[in-house]
Amino acid sequence: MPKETFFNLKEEKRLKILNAAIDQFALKPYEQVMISDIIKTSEIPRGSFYQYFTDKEDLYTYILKIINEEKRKFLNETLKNTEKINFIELSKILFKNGVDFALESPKFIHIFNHLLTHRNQIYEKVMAENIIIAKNIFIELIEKDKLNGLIKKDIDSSALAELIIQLTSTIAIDELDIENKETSYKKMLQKNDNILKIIGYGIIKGEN
Amino acid sequence: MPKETFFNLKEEKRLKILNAAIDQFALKPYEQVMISDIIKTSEIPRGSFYQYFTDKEDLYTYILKIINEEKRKFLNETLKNTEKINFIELSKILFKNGVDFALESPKFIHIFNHLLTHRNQIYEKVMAENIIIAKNIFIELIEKDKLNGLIKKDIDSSALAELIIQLTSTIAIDELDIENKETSYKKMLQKNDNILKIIGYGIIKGEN
DNA sequence: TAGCAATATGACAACCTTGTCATAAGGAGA
DNA sequence: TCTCCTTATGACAAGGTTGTCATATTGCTA
Repeated sequence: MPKETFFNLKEEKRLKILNAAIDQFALKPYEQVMISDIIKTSEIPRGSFYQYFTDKEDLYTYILKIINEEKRKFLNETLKNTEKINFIELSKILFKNGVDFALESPKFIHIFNHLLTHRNQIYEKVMAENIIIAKNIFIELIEKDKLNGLIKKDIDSSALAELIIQLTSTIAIDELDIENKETSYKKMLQKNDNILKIIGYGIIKGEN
Repeated sequence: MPKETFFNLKEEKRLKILNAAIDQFALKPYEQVMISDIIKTSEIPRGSFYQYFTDKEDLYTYILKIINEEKRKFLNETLKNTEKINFIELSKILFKNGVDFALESPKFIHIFNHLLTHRNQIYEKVMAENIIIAKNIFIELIEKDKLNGLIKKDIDSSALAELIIQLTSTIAIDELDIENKETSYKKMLQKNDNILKIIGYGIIKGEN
């Protein structure tokens, strides 16, 4: 967590630093971001940086925390009136939610994407736990759907949960293209539909 | 490509250097491997390294090339007597082949894994092209299977191809555990089966 | 306005890695 | 043995980053 000094700063200055950092982390993976770049863009002297943060990791994990909160808020908004949701519906919603979030906060998605594609100790610390939690929630839903006759009983719940987690976290990213929001958005949703159809009904003809 | 000097070396020395490098690249992602580590382990002076290779990238891409060749050899062996293969069969074979290769050459798989999880310019150079080629081969097979009535016509060939590529390149790795080859092997194959079943027949009950 | 605490500042030491270069050593043929 | 070409060697310059620290500045309170 940043030091108190950072939170005592005037909002304008605080946001300037934060935005400079977000820009950098969206541009390059963690290891490649230099503190020097951040202090240059945010126009603070080197000494001040260490007055606000312990080190680069301190700042980075703080930003990840912000992103996580934003994402959760966003998801809660989407899930507001959907109680008793089943797994397949949830998957659809998660995919779409991911796409919407990506378009609303592209920088956050870039940061997240760098974390996924340049895994480091921080990835392990921050993500590993989240993924286990998500997996367990998914498995529970899958099991419930099996009991309700929605999902085939012989499907491996754990494998399915992992599959969806992997796909929801990567699919959107590949097609993300801020220059062409419209097209990009349609493409991503299309891709999601295609994949969910495969997982839902399989690809082999004439059997079930 | 390494310089001629490197290939003029006595095999013993050449392999010692190569193995030291493979060990390092299996241990850490590209950026974190230091030339200093490699020359220390292989007991050559710093100057010699630059007598053999232009730089770290030169050595690294050479090793990737070797891995690629080994993998291709391995796959060819597997595919020897399987002409007229269909997409679903091919997927199964690719999954299993990946698992077998992982167990036979774990260091290579670690290197490959680092490339996947710490993408850099080299990833783009080396992988991007390969993936496009693979995708096109897959799409062709899928289309053929559609004509032969094996795969549903309304499946998006491109999405399916990407899905399989993504899964074949990541699945095996997670479970790879050299300490417990037996268990690890079974687990990986089991996971492959589970995923292929999902993709083949879908998860939704009572529909097709 | 004096005094105190919080902030700001940037030069700098410490550290690390890369790639080079002048020089030494080896070895094959004349 | 002399010569030429190849290979070996490691000190070192150059370049870059991090975190610190002594000093200055600010702003609030009495």
